[in-house]
Amino acid sequence: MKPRRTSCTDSGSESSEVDSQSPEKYESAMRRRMAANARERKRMQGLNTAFDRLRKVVPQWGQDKKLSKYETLQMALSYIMALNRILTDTKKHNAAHGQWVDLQFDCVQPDNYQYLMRYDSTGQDYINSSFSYQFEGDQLNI
DNA sequence: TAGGCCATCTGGTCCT
DNA sequence: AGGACCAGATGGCCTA
Repeated sequence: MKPRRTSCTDSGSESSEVDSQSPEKYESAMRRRMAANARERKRMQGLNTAFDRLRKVVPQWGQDKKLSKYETLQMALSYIMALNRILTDTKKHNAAHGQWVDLQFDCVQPDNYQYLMRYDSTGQDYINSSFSYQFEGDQLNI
């Protein structure tokens, strides 16, 4: 766990307004502030847990380096859009041929996904990253 | 050493 | 009144 900041401890607010109150009110304010800080820490930990869970299901580049929160959100959005596009195009294709295609979705599993999208190293344009594939007969080629 | 990322504190706002 | 959520500020850690 990261050490607490020395200038912003759980001792709470140090405003002159609080200081001017009675010791009882001051103590009460301190307790409420400490409780609020604890709740906020817990809330942020929950948020970080959610980010970790998202990182596990999202394709990742440079496996040794963890995606930042921003990168994780961008990648998740891009991943969802790519999957959605596959589904949409598959529907169109099936309608045109009047038959169902038995798709192998292994190709869009996270382990393989890095080969499907172009990653913009600037981190600015995940959404517009290209995702190329085409149908040949009943076969989906990536 | 500068810049990126992060954890934490804090005060404000909204809701129950 | 108190909890949840949010955004700004701040300082620590890490890497190029």
